[in-house]
Amino acid sequence: MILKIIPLTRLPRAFSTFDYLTNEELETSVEIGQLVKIPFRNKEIFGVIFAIEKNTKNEKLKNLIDIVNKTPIFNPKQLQLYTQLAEIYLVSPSVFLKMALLPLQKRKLTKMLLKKEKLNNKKEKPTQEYYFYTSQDEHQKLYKNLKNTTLIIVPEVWQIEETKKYLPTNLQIKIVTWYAELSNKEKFENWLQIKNNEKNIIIGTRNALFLPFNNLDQIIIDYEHDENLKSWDSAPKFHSKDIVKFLQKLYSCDLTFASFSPSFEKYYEINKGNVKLNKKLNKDKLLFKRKKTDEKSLAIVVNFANTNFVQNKNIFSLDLEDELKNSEEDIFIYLNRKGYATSTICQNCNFVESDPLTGLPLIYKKEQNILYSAYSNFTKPASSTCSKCHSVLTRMYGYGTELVESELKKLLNTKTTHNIINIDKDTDLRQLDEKKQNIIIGTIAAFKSIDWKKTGLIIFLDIDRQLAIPEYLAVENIWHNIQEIEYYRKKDSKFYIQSNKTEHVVFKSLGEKDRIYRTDLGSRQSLGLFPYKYVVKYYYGADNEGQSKFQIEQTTKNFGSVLTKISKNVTILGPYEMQPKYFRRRYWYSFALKIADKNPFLIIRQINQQIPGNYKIDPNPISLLSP
DNA sequence: ATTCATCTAGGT
DNA sequence: CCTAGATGAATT
Repeated sequence: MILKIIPLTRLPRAFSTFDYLTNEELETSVEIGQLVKIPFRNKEIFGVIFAIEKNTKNEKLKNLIDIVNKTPIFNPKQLQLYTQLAEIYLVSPSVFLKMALLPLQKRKLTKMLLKKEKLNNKKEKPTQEYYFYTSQDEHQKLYKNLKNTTLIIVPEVWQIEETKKYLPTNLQIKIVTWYAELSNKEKFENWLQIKNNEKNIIIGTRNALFLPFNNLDQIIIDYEHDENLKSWDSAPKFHSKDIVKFLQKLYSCDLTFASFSPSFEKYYEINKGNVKLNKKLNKDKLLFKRKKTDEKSLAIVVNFANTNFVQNKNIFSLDLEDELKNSEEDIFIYLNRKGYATSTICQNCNFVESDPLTGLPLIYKKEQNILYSAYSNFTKPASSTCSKCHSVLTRMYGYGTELVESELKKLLNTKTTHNIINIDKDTDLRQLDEKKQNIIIGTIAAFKSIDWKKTGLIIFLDIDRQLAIPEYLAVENIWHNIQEIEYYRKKDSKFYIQSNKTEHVVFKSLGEKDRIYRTDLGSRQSLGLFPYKYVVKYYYGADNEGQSKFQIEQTTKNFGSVLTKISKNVTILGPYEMQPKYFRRRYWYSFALKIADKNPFLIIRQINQQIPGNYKIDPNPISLLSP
């Protein structure tokens, strides 16, 4: 008999299972899903039995060393899911297995008693619900009645502790957590508790999705709008909201998506009736009530035209300077350093050239001195003067938290009672000073260290630069950023947004939230983007730019005919060069597929078989342009 | 991916 | 002649 085994070591995508033989002694107790010890490249490593075949033709194979634990760690369906996902995300199945079994302490595991899984009595149709909350009290109610075994996924580690606090006291003892920063010892302990159903409320970040659960009754994805639910920085580049669909099939569990600011995608799903909302929609299918009886006053949009524009150095408008000087409570100045140096912006009026078709900012190409669109064929010659006010155009630049800090010190030099805290993501958090007035300058990473009860003034500083990001998700992200501040800030606080584009939909929508959802979804529909079509980004990088470009053009050309065979519902976007083009010593090019099919993953698996081995994939990407 | 062996430039 | 670093092949 031949054992097909997945080794527990990170392998390149071409490798899935390896064949082994077994001696008579072990032959009787071998089972699919068991953890075993195998010889692999002069070493003894661990592996998982994926399949057992009865023919014994091949004699050149090595022998299995031992079975680590007789109780299978995975059931066949779970293993099947991992290999399916491996085909979709273009990685070896071993990568997913490693995620599921990260901290195994082998010696202990040999003696450990593992509980056998209970067979899931198939439930009636599992449900998909949306839980929309507008206050912390409402948020807490989400966690009042949890199903027996529940997996709760949050975007960032710090939200795990927050979520714990929301759970009622009788459930506290059932909680177990899972995130990358746990020590190996803790991981092993927690893993065992999950595997043996000792704790059945699992709160974790996105990697917790791949744990080998015996059964699941419910999955909650909280802060569902947040981009950190996507594994955007490392392969496999999965989105939690995609993975959860596979898990629902596997465990037939209920899905709950929750947020105070629903993603545009889920708004669409709710209106379509695919996801059931916990509240009643308004008459005309609107999610948000238009009454202006909110206790909080609306955010104030400050027009930052060239009223006090001096040498491109002034950061705050005169109005805001006054507010800053007069404020006595804590202040939060929010800016986002993420930016692209590739668009152009008018130094004087902040005008950004954009694609007439998509409305998205154009990208500046130095070599040809043109502006072009990443999403259509539109190009125009780059001019050195602004077509709106005829002043000098410059490349997009941004100020970081440092400049804001020095400007603030100049502005408030009379006061010595300030405690200015500059938080960027790498510096660890300095403590707020109880006695002084705290001024926090920071990106979204600063959110967790703000004391909202004491914060009386909030300034969203560089929204114009964010609006100039040429990604179709940029507007949605900005919107959620604003809503995040709105959600947390206290009633009598003041919230200013400084912008030169005060006519932008984002600002019009502050008092009628449905507007931005409808306009943005409208443009996505006409462009054929998510959620109307499922987008998959394929990309490729080589150390030679010409070769890289040639390669992507060839592949894209070939794909025309490949796609007609597979499905009529797939269209190609691109090829295009990525932003940044040169990254990690390679030149990156990309094309994207837009799939109009109810089950895009089936199509992706077929398409992936035609993709050259050195391509990377990013299904449901949060950025079309960056590698 | 990672390991392990072979090749190569540069120093002694 | 030796060695650090580069290159390449193979993994059951």
